[in-house]
Amino acid sequence: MDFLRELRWLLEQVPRGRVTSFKALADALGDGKAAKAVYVTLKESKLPGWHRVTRSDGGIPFHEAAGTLIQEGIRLSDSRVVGFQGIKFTDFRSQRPLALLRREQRSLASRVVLEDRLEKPGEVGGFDLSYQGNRAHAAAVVMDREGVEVLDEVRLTTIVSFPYISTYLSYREFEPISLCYGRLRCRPSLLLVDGNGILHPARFGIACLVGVRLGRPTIGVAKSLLLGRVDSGVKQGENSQIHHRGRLLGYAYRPGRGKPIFISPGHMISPSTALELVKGLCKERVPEPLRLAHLACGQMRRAAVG
DNA sequence: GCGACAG
DNA sequence: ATCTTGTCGC
Repeated sequence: MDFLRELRWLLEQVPRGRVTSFKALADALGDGKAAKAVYVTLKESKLPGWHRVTRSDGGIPFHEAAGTLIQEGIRLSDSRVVGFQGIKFTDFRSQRPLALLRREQRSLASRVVLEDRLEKPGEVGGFDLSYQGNRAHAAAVVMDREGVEVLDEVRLTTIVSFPYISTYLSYREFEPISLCYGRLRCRPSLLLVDGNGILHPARFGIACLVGVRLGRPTIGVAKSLLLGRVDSGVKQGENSQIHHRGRLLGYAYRPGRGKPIFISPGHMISPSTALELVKGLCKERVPEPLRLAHLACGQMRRAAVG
């Protein structure tokens, strides 16, 4: 989905003399959770009609918009639209593209294999990204199964067009990850991705997409909990199950004294095997291939700045 | 029924 | 994820 194009299309529908809100635009895109992404996008690229977008209470988010709004006959009082409810436009024509993406996730989720299809004990690849606006610095680090020796590494920079929206992360980060994977000299037999696998409302987080699209065993490792409930008080070095709607979706694992990480299968691996493999790779809080990929991304970004 | 929500 | 200084601790 082309996020900018969809947003441009919706903004064209707001008539002169009317306004709409970030939330209303997000709803029209198919998911109200995208309201912040709409805000960030409009803040960075002022599409035609950007000045007609307000907060949910009619507040003006961009001070520069006030003059144009008044010219269009909209009355403002204390940086808020007077009679907001009356002139608020919500009657959008839209295919609701985010709802389509959610449907796609639910459909692809049926292809996820939750049994161990791990080939020979081979290499493990970690993938991570860091950003400068819509510039994504991506890195892949391949190590041995114990996370001791680096066997291969790839770094690249690309432009991403899809914003960060919780539960749609894969539509932002899959392409850079896929590009990294394609440039590796030796293909790892197991992939680690920053984010969730089946620990996702559609049971299809980014680790699942990476696994299914690349046809490789994949595990998702997240640093904060997206959904589900964890038994409170996980002791260090130990783990506890994460259930959601009666299903075991992953584990919370506390490598040290700090916060836990959240492990879930992406593809071709069982929850328990995913947990054990990640445990074996955790020298620090995050498994080594992911930690080194994270460091590589940070270096790239700093090098691009200075 | 409503809110929360990976990077 | 990013914006950011010094500071506490192993």
